[in-house]
Amino acid sequence: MPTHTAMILSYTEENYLKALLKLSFENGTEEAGTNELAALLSVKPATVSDMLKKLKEKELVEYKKYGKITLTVIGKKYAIDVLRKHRLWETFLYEKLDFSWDEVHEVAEQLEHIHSEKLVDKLDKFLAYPQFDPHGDPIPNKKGEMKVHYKKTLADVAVGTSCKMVAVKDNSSLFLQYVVKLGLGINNKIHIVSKQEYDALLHIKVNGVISSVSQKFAENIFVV
Amino acid sequence: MPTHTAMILSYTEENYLKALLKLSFENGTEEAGTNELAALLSVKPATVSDMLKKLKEKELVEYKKYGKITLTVIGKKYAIDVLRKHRLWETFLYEKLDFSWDEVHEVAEQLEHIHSEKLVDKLDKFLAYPQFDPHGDPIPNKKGEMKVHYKKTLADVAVGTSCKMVAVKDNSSLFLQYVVKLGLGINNKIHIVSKQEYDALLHIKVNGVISSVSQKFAENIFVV
DNA sequence: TAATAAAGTTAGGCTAACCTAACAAATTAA
DNA sequence: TTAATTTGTTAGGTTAGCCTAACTTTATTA
Repeated sequence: MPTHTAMILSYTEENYLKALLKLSFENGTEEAGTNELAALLSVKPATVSDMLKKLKEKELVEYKKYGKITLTVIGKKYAIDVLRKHRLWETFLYEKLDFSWDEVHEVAEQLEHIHSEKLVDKLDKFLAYPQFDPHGDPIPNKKGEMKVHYKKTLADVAVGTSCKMVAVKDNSSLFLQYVVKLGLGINNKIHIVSKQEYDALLHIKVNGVISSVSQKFAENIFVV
Repeated sequence: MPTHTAMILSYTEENYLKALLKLSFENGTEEAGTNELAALLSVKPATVSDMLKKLKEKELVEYKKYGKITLTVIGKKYAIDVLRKHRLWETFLYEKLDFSWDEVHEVAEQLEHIHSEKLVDKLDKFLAYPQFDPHGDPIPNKKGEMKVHYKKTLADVAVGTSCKMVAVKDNSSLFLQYVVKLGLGINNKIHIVSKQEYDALLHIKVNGVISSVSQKFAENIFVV
């Protein structure tokens, strides 16, 4: 059935693959479940079951009934391509069109589905082959290769030491606006002043200013 | 039913409105018929009948059974907005990404459906508020205003006189590549050397080179 | 003006992507 | 190790946008 000589996937199919890729990053393992996929895509599990049959037909995912879902090599290729487009567009919006950090994601969600290899290549060139998007996430190159994902978050840093913010995990507008409000940004140095035993509330110092942030917040800031 | 405080139209609905606007330009009148609309959209007349009911519900078009179709003021506003986006994206692709003249249309057909007012505004600014796209067609401004459409084509020019090419009517790749091959482009001077009585074949001189073009071709070159 | 042709509509069907409700399998806890 | 909970599937239904086939209205032309 699948010709493999470049099928054109629907908007929806691309989103399923992208979501699976995201889950495989987050879970560490290459696997994902129906429910978490449904939650991420804001659809019902039954809908996911339907779609998985189709994606399996097309040899984009692999799974057996009641088992875990994994992307096939082909499926992953398509997913990475969408991710590449998403991050290139984010970079374009941020660097060329003067969008703010927290505005780019939503629009890139639409732009990532434009089908034109030439467009992606030319955009990549226009942006001078960027390796990271405005959120600090790596941009896959044409071959699908990219720098490794960060794992250490602000919540993992020891009290009294410092670290450098390199990316964010949560791309929601709400979160990003909060980040900005705290005076934080990519490559900023963060010093952990103290940590509350009870609820892991952190006191951090950024550019000389001390703020308090919750554990939840800290888990969404990648650092080195 | 229609809230009028900015409904979000589907990809398909936008294409119907855009097609109606195009037909109203081409026909001179503000009217269009079911069949020509179907032909332009590559769907069957029955499909158009269905969709027209929906667009009428939403107060985007006006028509009565077996009557002519016209855009409402609101419908036209949406159509012009799509046209604006289409031509801005074409300009972007041509000027910033180095696409060739005949490649921009197809990709812009996709990009024109991205929903983000901010994106359009920023793109417009980035391109320095262009008034014409790479094909010589006027780009509506934010208010929907644009320079008048050209009406005179190369086929209307008298033998022995000259004219200046200002735009093309056909945006197909095939046509545009042919235009390029003839050494023609926007703002080029064309001299009509002679015209065959029998089939209206034209002999034209462009940059000192004489070529023969059919009537069909001549009708797709706008001139002043 | 009556016959034919063209244009447009309706009815009934299809597919993709969603849904709810009912069920089955797998996991966790008692 | 059985019971309860979570997770996943199936069955049947909806809507948007398309189709074909049959029909009706309007326009053309003999």
